[in-house]
Amino acid sequence: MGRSPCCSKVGLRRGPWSTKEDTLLANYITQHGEGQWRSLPKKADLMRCGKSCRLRWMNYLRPGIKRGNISEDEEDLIVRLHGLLGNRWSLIAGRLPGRTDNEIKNYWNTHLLKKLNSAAAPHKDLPHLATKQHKKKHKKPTPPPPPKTKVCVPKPVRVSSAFSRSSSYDSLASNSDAAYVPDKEHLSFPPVPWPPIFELDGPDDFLDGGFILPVLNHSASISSDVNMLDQVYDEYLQLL
DNA sequence: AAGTATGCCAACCGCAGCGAT
DNA sequence: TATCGCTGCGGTTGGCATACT
Repeated sequence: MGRSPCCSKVGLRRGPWSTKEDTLLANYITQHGEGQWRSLPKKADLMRCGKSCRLRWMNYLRPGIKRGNISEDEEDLIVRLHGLLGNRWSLIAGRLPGRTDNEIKNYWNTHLLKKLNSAAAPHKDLPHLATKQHKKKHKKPTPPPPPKTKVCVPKPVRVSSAFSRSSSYDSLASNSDAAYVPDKEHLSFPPVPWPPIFELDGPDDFLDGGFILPVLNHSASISSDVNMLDQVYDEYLQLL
């Protein structure tokens, strides 16, 4: 709905940013603040689309951005959060100060998938996490594809809450005497009582997106998703 | 040394959500 | 209620760098 024409507009620059463009963008945002991405390029005298400006700012120019050298702690956190959240890179990035969703996504795809693959390699029964490689560039005469393997990685989802943005965890929890059941027409999953009751039989139950997503779907906002994940994860650790 | 394969990451694409009208 | 416009997000691609043969 209402998709912007973006970079397809004739005359707009694409591709790598020059130092001059970076400076123009950074200066403009420093003076006027973030937002208004649509009109920003014109005001900042940039021949870029707003989307491109926003991306460049968010992933590269923004103050406090850490680049490279992802520590073991950060890596561990990424793996854990990915187990909980799936491919919700912005949420994961939110837990790693100075890291961007793009960087974490790239790091996951280039480093961690490989690591996890090799860790799983001795177990031939385990599903192989397929790294998407440059399909087009590295075309070889490929044999017929093997039967598809089911991969137990949480499905990337956009979480749309059944609650309005103005709903809060507290307000919902205060109604917990009577199990809260949202409008069933909006649900793509079986309704569960509010607050959710966690029944964990083992790691698979916790790490599989099938368990955690219904929980996420019941929260009122991303921040409460994350707060709840802290609680869930603590409970999970106690079970081990 | 040359050609090819792979790694890596910045940037783009297109969809979905949401507020405004 | 329907539509528009903006923004944010995740998936994907392009292209340079490096490793390998």
